[in-house]
Amino acid sequence: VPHHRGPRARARRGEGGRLRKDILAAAGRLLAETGDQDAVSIRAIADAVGVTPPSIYLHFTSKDELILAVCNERFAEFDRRLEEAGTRGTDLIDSMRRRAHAYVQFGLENPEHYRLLFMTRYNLTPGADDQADLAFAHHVQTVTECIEAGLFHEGDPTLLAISIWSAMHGITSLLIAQPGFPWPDRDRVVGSVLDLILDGALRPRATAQENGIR
Amino acid sequence: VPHHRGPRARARRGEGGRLRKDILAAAGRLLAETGDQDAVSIRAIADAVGVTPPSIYLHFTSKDELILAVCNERFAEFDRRLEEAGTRGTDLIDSMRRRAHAYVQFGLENPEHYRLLFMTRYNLTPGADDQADLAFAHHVQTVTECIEAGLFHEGDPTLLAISIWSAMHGITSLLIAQPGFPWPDRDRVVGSVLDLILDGALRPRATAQENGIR
DNA sequence: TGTACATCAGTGAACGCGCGTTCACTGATGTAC
DNA sequence: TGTACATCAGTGAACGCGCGTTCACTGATGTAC
Repeated sequence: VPHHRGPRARARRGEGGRLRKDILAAAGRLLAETGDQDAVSIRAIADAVGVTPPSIYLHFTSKDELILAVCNERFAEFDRRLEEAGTRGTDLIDSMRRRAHAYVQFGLENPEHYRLLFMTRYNLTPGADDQADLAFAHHVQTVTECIEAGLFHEGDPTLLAISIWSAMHGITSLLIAQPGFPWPDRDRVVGSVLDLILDGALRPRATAQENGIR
Repeated sequence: VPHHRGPRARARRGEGGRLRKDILAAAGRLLAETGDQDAVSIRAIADAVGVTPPSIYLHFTSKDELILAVCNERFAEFDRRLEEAGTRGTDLIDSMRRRAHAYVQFGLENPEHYRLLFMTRYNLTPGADDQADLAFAHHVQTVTECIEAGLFHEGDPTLLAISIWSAMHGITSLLIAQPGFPWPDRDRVVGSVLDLILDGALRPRATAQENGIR
């Protein structure tokens, strides 16, 4: 991994915190490029920032703490994207759909970040990541609104939120983890999963559909 | 990692293949205990079998080949379990449900094997794992039967199979990867996902359900 | 304005470790005559 | 039955590597007087 900026200029007195931000950015970028946390070393991060490895320890007490900080940052970005997609919806169901598509899109655009956030057990301690909790709370909120508006079946909003999450996570993570699988067109696959799950969640239409079992 | 059998008795002439089986078994066991492939070393496997590291190379050309062989074995077991569960079903839908439950159960009982098979990109080359392909073919077959019997909506069986797979994989992998999440009761969660996805897949009942949108 | 000193961001070298893999070898097992 | 020899399962020591982390240090920046 080459130096990207050459040896770095020393920070002025009191500006030590600037390096912290640069370390986070470099760690995030390297994670995106080269896979999981084990594949990204303290040394590579230091090198990318243009600093020696021990300098990292002036800002983070351990590699684990650094990785957790990166996750927090990425979860904030993840949440921001979904919220933004949701506000563009024309009604509740449309918002739900847009959030779901934004979810999958985030995963496919940032597969290694997605892998880190959702496919490894980096956060072994509950509540270690505030941003993750916030993102889930927003999802439950969206589902709750759909139920309260009578669009989704009655039922435990948390359970329904988890079920929708499962389906979206399922297709996203399979597309990421099984690149060798003979996938049909990605958009069709994602659309199919979303339709299936929403068909299950939506209340039956007022207009009765008559379909006998053959 | 302690020797489990002490130094091993040398195989007789022509019985060299016995060690191969023992290596596979030990590798499978260690993977189940301690996580992903990177966490299990050639040295640990050799030690568990009671042999020195170079001996491994008498039977596998590299660590990757060894891991792939373990995956193949585990996929065969996975498929066997689902097929077995399916045959116990009283009708097509019941078989589908039983297969789905067996799927989740396999994952939760063998989280590290599941992680290896479905959550890492060990199999970068398409068609590298015959057993995996077979298991998927069986799944598509089950879905196809449900469609042909008029129980599921018409549609591309492969797409529907992938969608159902996504939901089952979603909940299984989230339960494995996010142990710190405040999950409700596992059976309720799994049941909820399965109900949702099957509600989406099943044809509407002949008896029309009248439900206005509030 | 000048100088002694405290601060602190960052360095350089080293620590001990475990890894996958290679290579020349050993020594028990079986075979040919 | 005895002996020289081929076979081959497995060994012991070493290779070069990259890792996270520690520790005594340097030297530019700012401050007190």
